Amino acid sequence: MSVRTRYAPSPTGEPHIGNIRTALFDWLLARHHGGQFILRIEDTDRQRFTEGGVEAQVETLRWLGLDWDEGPDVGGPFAPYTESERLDIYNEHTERLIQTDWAYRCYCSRERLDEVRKAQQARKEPPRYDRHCRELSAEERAQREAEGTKPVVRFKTPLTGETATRDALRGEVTFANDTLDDFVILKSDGYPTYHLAAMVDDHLMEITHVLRGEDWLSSLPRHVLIYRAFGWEPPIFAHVSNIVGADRSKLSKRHGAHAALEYREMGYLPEAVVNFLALLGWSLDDHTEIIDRETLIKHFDIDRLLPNPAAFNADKLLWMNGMYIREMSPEELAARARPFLEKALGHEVEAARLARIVPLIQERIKTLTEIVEMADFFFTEGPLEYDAATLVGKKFADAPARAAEGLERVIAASERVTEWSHEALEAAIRTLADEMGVKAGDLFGVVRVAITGKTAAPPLFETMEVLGREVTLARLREALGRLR
RNA sequence: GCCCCCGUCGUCUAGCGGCCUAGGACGCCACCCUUUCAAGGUGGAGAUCGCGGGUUCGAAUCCCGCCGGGGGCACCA
Repeated sequence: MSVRTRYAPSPTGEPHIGNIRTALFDWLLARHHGGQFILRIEDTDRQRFTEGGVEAQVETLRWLGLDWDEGPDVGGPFAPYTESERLDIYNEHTERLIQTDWAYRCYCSRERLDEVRKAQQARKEPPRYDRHCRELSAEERAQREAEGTKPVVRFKTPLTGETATRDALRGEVTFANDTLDDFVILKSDGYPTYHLAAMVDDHLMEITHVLRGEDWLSSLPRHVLIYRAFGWEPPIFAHVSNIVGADRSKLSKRHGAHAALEYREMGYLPEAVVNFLALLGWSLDDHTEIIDRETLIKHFDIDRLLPNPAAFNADKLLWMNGMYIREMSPEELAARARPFLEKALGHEVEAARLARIVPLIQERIKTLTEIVEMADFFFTEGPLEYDAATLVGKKFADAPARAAEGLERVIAASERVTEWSHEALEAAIRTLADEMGVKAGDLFGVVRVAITGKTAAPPLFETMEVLGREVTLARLREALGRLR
């Protein structure tokens, strides 16, 4: 039998990095076994539905290259894949549970429910439904119906015994049934709750492995009970831990837990994000860190998944992104970084020029956006922004006249260079430093600020070469003017 | 309050009874390379394996208890 997994988000906002890691594991498991990965939209909460929520999910999966075989957009043998379009299916299944005495209609008002809960909490009892409507007589039920009360349907949880089942990461887990209450499976608005909808869909869609967030673990017995009530064989459940913040609590906005797509905006590469996320709770062996998609697929399996929560290590992600940037061909880096540069500059950049710049900055950036601060001076017109003190630098702080002299002679030497190449420029300026009796590096520092406006920049002579004779000389003269 | 899960360097992890005086990675520090910044190379600091009991010739690895952390307890998913 083919392995079938699913990612079933509810469209309540942008998926954050933790949700996506779970989706990644589901995807990897399916791909590893040559099975199917299904996208299902769980939009059964009309209150929390947000505009664009589905698109955000789809966009994120696409960016990361997590492709699905069946879903709302591509269809499939078990369509529809959007729960709000499957209401008749849930109704039918709810009816079945009522017929078999596994469920009942409950007419309790929210007010009554609140009171019951409050009273229980005051008595320091666990808050749960008191099963008031569990054994309603036919007359009572008829009366409530006549009053026009819209009922919910609750699952009839066994009063005694325990429900034991297996979690692929944690082994046997057991829950006493009397700690469970009669949970709602169909809301009064006719929509199902997650408990019913997800189980019915997982079964109907022939899902074999459910990898989901750890927060579902305490609901596991309910889900197993539902499967048993229908007489179905449950899938393999694996509850993946949550990603936690630096304070070890569930990752949330206050940790700067970003929506997955924000990483795209920050200049992270999808392959780096995938690699990084895969290593949060899973490992290939005791030493491999950089793992490409194919290798991930080849080796991924749930037996190496860890049950304990992992903290998000932003430093490591940044390092990893840098690794991927350096391993890329310069052509590809140019293509990928280009939009970031053009957005910041506000105009298009010439491909040929960018192609000459990229090799100079490739090992100096860790995110795509960093190309902007690293290379913007290649594109600025007119005078650069820096102050005279930076230009003079520490080396010439007490002898600014020497710096000026150096600049003057660099200008003269550059004018004399016949072939505008970094080799010729370096030879000329090194000789000059010798003649002046100053350290080459000290002189280079002044030139660097003059032509880039920065103290940290790409290699000096390659930079001059790319900048060209005209711009280089103009900037050197401009700098000299500021010194005088 | 009740239920469930988790517990190896700051962080991600390897480890599945002897190979562990606990390995790798990020970060940190030092040195080398070097025109700056990076990248790269080398080395270093950093974990009494949460604590306490067992079992065993031998435990990070198995068992029990405790402590700590987290999650859940909705007509939300």
